Amino acid sequence: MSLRDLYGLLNAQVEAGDWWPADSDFEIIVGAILTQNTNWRNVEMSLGRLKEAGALTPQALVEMEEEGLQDLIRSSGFYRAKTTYLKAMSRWVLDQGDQAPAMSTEALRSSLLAVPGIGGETADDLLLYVYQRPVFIYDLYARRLLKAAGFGTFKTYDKAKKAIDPLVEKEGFTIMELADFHGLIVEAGKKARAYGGWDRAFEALLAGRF
DNA sequence: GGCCAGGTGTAAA
DNA sequence: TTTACACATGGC
Repeated sequence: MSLRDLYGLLNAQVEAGDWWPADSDFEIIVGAILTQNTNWRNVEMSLGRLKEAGALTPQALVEMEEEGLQDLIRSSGFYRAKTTYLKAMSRWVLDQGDQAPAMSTEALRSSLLAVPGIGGETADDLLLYVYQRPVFIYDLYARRLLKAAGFGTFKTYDKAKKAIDPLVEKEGFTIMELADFHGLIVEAGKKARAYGGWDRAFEALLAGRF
């Protein structure tokens, strides 16, 4: 089983739809932070309130009172921590965002990781969906799927990345495929619960009856 | 009513 | 370097 086999199975049996819909890059950035360990439904409510308030720009977020921002994103949970993260990331966008397109993927990833609240997965979300870099996203769903498919057991994001990135490169995935792949995995992950876990879900996937 | 969602940071072992 | 824990809301 190759990663491309896995991609083919998902592509044939999962409806990804319009993955990560957003009106702007900054909306993707805000959504990526708000969705950390949080249901997307809760994030949509926050994004809606931010839009209503005209606050979906880095300038607005750095200038806003902490309490005001906390209130707008309350539905996404961890709202005090995420307020700090959003302000830090907004500051980064204002200070360094212009340089991002010219940076190497490695340098850009390091720069993002230095922002409080941006860990491996969020950095890769942004690399892929905002900065158009070819990266595979090893979120919890992806790691469970990779385990069920026999690629190995990875406790952390970085261990999965270190082990699987060489395969991603070797199999030559395009940016669009990787963006699609992540969406398919997350959609499949939501559905996997109905199967009682990824092992059973993967069986169905293999059998073509997912 | 318990579980968990499109993780990250910090501090102890 | 690994593990444990805090962070918090809302839907099923």
